[in-house]
Amino acid sequence: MGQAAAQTGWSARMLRYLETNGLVVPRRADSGYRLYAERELGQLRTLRDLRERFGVELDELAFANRLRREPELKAAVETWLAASGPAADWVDWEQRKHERLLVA
Amino acid sequence: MGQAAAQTGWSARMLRYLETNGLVVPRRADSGYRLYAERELGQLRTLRDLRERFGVELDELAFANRLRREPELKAAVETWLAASGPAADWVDWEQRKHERLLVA
DNA sequence: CGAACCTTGCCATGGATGTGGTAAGGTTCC
DNA sequence: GGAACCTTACCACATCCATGGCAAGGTTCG
Repeated sequence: MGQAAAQTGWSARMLRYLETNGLVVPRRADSGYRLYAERELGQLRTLRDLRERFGVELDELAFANRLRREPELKAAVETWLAASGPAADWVDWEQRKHERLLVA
Repeated sequence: MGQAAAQTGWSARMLRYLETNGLVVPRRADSGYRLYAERELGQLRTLRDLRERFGVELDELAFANRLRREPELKAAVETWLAASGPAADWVDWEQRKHERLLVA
């Protein structure tokens, strides 16, 4: 039941959203009701953590996944990171993101 | 001059945008004009490539950077990826992204 | 001087994301 | 049967990103 799932800190609405994006996909009862087992509950908590503590967005997770399975991409990104400066500038980007989150 | 830089496929507008985000930061002449050296031109081409071939967005690059310098984050993400299913669902996400790009 | 660049703003847009709401309708269980 | 759940399918919204455009003003150079 989504109600027990909502006890992980997500709204029922969000659970459906996460499912449509393939992030946390629960089994279904014959009636169509979603059944969240421990596995999914764990995923939900992990995901919540990732967002709260690091401000990770869904597309960023998808990207992390790509990095693992697309060596070409990974290489290109590494090249880029190596070539770009002292990375001090990146802090700005991250800081702004964190500020946004702190407001919320 | 931005004109030579625009020959890397970016509009002058975008060059300023990239600069404000710390992605490609050219030196400045005394007059304030931007001076793109080979270094920056290379970065611009690499960046262009990343976007064309892989649809990488700027925030995703920032994220890749974070992964390298925040071990905690990296660990959390790894945990997540390991715990989430066969990753077949992620394909959807990526496919949609690719579709978007192909249209453009 | 004047043309052709450049500079920094600021406003505007299209599309995506993350959320919430609501409506119309099944399921569970007392 | 009726309350309290659940389901899908929309509509809506604020925010952000990536771009473009325009205005007002410096710089370079013939």
